[in-house]
Amino acid sequence: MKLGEGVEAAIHCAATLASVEGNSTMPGAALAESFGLSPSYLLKHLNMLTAERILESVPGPAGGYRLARPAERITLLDIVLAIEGREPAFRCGEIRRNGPVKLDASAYVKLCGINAAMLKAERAYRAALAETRLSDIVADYQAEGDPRSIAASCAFVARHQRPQKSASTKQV
Amino acid sequence: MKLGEGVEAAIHCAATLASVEGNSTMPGAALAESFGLSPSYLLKHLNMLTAERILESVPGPAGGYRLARPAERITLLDIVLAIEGREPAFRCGEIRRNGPVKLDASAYVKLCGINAAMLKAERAYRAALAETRLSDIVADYQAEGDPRSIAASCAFVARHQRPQKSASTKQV
DNA sequence: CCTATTGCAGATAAAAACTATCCACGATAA
DNA sequence: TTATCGTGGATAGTTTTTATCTGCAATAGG
Ligand code: FES
Ligand code: FES
Repeated sequence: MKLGEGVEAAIHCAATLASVEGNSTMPGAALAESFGLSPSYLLKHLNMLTAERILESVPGPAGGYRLARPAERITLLDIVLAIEGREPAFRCGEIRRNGPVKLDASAYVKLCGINAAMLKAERAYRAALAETRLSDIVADYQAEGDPRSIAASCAFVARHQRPQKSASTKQV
Repeated sequence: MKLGEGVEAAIHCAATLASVEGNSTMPGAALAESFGLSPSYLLKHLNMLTAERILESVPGPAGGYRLARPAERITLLDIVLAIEGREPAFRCGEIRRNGPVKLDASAYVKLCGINAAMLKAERAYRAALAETRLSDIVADYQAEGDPRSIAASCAFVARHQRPQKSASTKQV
């Protein structure tokens, strides 16, 4: 059981984007630099977030990424599922049917108890992720993070965020 | 996030072994046949269970595997950790330190909030697995499984289990 | 219109993990 | 003594993950 390291990158990027003002954007290259990641590869992950309507992208110079909705309505589960896919970690191969004794398919209508138990555990996992919002992560960091780190983050965001002229003129 | 398919095999095998009587054993080849699995590869997984003291192995003819302790004291978490390893699924690479702004190590004494949230979710996952015992799986199967399937399983166990002469003469 | 910047899609490939097989060995029941 | 079984290591095929590169479309600014 392993999560790709793209998950860590995606959540950190989303948290960073939560700090940009209004409808401004931040280029993917800046996000990659912010965490010392490979720009080319990070774009793959940002793209998955865009495909799942967690981020929005703006092309052209002065373009980049921003959150598609307020950080209060983005959970860690949203991000993890966008990156890792929606399929459960435990995938039942129905090996109970593969034995030497061949039974009719009607003997397997009920879900295998092992499968059920594993899926139940996974529901607990997802529930825990679903109750943590991106805004909680950011608020916690602002409240308890190291002051030097916070200052550096704010400076980085201020330096790389780019205001958009068109669009909805979201309130700050 | 994905679990190896060995987990499904390992739990099914453990559940089968929970049905052998007393201190009898069942050969790995029989377990592999019981689920249509590759014998060579299944042995690798059974070995991991043995290494974690979940199974016991008996060499020689009439040898095989049996549970190392009663099914009431084996949880799904025990088996999953034995197969997948004890490390958490989310492994923080401390990418927060890799940005262009270099800060002293003292700025990172506090656990990253993202890491904390992911680990909390994983604790929920493990807790759910820990509260399901192997005996629960077996009892549920005996109570609600398809009668034909149960009969086939019992016949298979009866045909392949092998009584041991020495050892503790556990009560049935 | 022209150019520079940015996101996007696809091909490609290196690296790691997972799956699977085989064989030589030691243990042991019969 | 022999046949059966688990153990450990070596090996290899397959899949997944990670990473890079290229060409293309969109667009702000001049
Ligand atoms: S057959 Fe897949 S978990 Fe039982
Ligand atoms: S640095 Fe690893 S989760 Fe934040």
